[in-house]
Formats: sequence, C-alpha cells, structure tokens
Amino acid sequence: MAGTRRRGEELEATILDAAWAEIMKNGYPRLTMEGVAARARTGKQVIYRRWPDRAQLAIAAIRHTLGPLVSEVPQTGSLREDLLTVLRRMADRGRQYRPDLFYGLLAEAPDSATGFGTVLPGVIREILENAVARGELAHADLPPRVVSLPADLLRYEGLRNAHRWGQEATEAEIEQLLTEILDDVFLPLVLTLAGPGVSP
Amino acid sequence: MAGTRRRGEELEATILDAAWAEIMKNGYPRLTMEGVAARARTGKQVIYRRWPDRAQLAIAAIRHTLGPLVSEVPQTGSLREDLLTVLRRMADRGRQYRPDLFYGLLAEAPDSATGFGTVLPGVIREILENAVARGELAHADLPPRVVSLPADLLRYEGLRNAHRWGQEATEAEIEQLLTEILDDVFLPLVLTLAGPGVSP
DNA sequence: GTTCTAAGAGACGGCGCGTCTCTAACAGCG
DNA sequence: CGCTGTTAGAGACGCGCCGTCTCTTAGAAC
Repeated sequence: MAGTRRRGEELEATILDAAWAEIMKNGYPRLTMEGVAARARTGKQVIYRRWPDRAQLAIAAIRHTLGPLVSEVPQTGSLREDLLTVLRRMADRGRQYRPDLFYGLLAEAPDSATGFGTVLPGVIREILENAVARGELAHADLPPRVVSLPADLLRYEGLRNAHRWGQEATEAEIEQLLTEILDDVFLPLVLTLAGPGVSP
Repeated sequence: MAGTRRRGEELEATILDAAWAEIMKNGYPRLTMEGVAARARTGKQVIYRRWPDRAQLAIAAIRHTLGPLVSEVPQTGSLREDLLTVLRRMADRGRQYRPDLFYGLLAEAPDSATGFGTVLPGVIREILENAVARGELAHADLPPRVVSLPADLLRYEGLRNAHRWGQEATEAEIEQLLTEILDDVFLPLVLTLAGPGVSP
C-alpha cells in the first residue's frame, strides 16, 4: 500500500489528469498547485520540478487530454464543405474548454499561448489548393491575412463569447456563426479574388 | 495638515489615478488593492466601498483616464480614408494599454469587458452610409458580421499581439496591418457586395 | 548489496485577500 | 454655533496560496 510510488510517464499523466480535473471543476482562475498536488496525491515539489508555473502546467494538461486539432485535411469534394468541416472541428474543440482558460493563459503566458492558432491557416491553404485542383478556384494566390481570416474570426468570436459558449442551446448558434463567416465574408471574398476566371 | 480629508469626486479621482498608475507600473496581474490604497494614501475600505473588486476598479480607471473612443464620425470625403481614420484612432488607443490589461479583464470580468467593442460597428455603419450618399457605394445593406469585420480583425490582432504592441518600431507595423485589413479584406468584400452598380 | 535519485509529505515566511474595528474630520441640520 | 451622522484614514485579523526548503524512504541503477 504505502509502498507504491509512481514514476515517469505514469506519474506525469496522473498529475496532468489531476490538473485538467481541477480546471474543469474550479476553473482556471482557481487552479492551484496545492489543489493539483492534493488531487494527484503527491507533493508540490514534484510538480514544480516539471513545470515552472500553473500556466505551463495548464498548457501541458491541455495537450495531454486533447490531442492535436486536425489529424488530416478533409476532402469532401467541395470547398465550402471542406472549410465547414475544419471550422466545425475547431469550434467543437473550443467548447471543451472552460471559458476562462484561454483568458488566463493569454494573461499569464502570452508567448506560449500565441502558438495556439498556427495550425489552421496551413490547413486552410491546403483546402484552397485542393479547390484550385478541382477547378473551383482559379488560383490560391491569396494574401496571408485572407487565408487566416476564417480561423481568426472564429477564434475571435470564441474569445469574446467564451463565457457564453459551452452552455446549452449554442449548437445552432455556432452553426449559424460558421455559416456567416463562410457565406457572408470568406467565400464572397475568395470568389472575388480568385473565383473561376479571375487571373492572379 | 492632518486635518485634510478628501471626499467625493476629488477622492474618487485620486483613487482612479492611483489605480491607473499602478497598472502602468506593475501591470494588471500585479494590481493590488493594497497597492492602490497605499499610493492614494487612503484605506482599502474606501476603495471596496466604491468598487467590488479590482476588475471593476480597473475598468473605472480606464474610463477615467481615457475618455470615449470616438467623439465624432470622420468626414474626409473618401470611404477608405474615413475607415482608416477611425481604425487608426482605435489602434492608437490600444497602444495606451499595458498588454495584460485586456486579458485580465476578460478573465475576471467577461461580462463587463464584453461591452467594450460595441461602439465602432455603429460608427462604421455611418461611414458606409455616408459613402452611399456620395455615390461611392450602391447601398449599405450589409450583414452585421461584414460591418463589424474591420473592428473585429483589429481587436483580434490586438489581443493576439498585445504583448508585442506598445513596444517601439510598431508604428509602421500597425499602419501595414490597417492597410491589409482594408485593402486585402474589407474593401474588396464591400465593393463586391455593394459596389457602385450592385443592386441590394 | 550499495548507492543515488526523486517521490511523498509537510513546515515555513511572505503576500494579498476581504472583513472588521477604531478614531476623528467634516457635511448637514437645527 | 453646536449637535449628529456619515465616512475617510489607518491598521489588525484570519485565511489561502505562493514558492522554497527539509526530511524520510521507495525503488531504480549498477
């Protein structure tokens, strides 16, 4: 009983699970090292040995419980459908967080948190190139700001309304948001700049 | 000497000035009620009597030191110039904050902080209507998401890169950002949806 | 078996929280 | 002008968590 000490991966996983549980239970603002240590039945020192502060701990916990955002680029055969798929995936993930988590991380570890939004634009670029290959677009030579537009808008909306997300009844609300981003903004813009028959 | 007690407006102003000074000196994360009380040479109770927590205090301090964002809608005679003026104003203001201020407020008082971005879309709508009156646009019947697009993008960029703003050498960087928002995204989109000769 | 790393547990001083208490300055009222 | 009620100014208080440090001992390495 007393003679069972966890080590390495096992211990690490226990701590990260405990940290995630604490975040989900109390929210990030009330995430305390002492609380995590108690829940994982270990000492604070063991945690401090691995992560310098609660922000890094939280980031590690996120990466540990939720895997990578996109495993592969969707190929539905339609530009709009491809984009919708990937945005939906991002929105779904956004709803797994407690609202205050993002805010706290941005406040306490801006540099580490900045790396979060770097995946999606690359994926979107690929989706656009696939659309070119199918003939849906004339070219994919778009300004970076345009390419990252849908991800930026979605993330911005998530930041602004995070405290309302995650509640019930927002399923349809989010679907509407995605539709607006694509149909009101992104697709009209992309079709203007690179629709079939538009030279680069 | 000892016989001089401040009251009402005077006292309030002193406290808010002190709070702002503390924010600018230590940053929002290290804004403490005790620090503000000490700097304003008053008691904590005096502060708690007026503001329930440091988030509300900070918001009051912001409103006290920086006035309203836009006093009047610009009328330069050109849509692009009007928009640029108002975005520039917003960006300038953004640089007055310490980076972490926004994050902290979003984390601790999301509801109060949400009210922040409600002014600009109204202004932009007016600018668009002026452009219609001059014949630059066919109509101003655009989806709300489109109207708030430039403000959203600018604010998002501010959130993401707040920790880099406020440093030196970003003057040109910001000008470039504004140009991209307008020339790569907003103006092409608006001209597509409501350029001269486009029916509603 | 011996050695050495690190887990588990807790003590420690420090800081800021939010509440409470006390006093005396001063505004309002007669 | 004096009385009264409010509240500024100042500090003490218990609490929770910080980050560091100490100590014992499990168990990996050799």
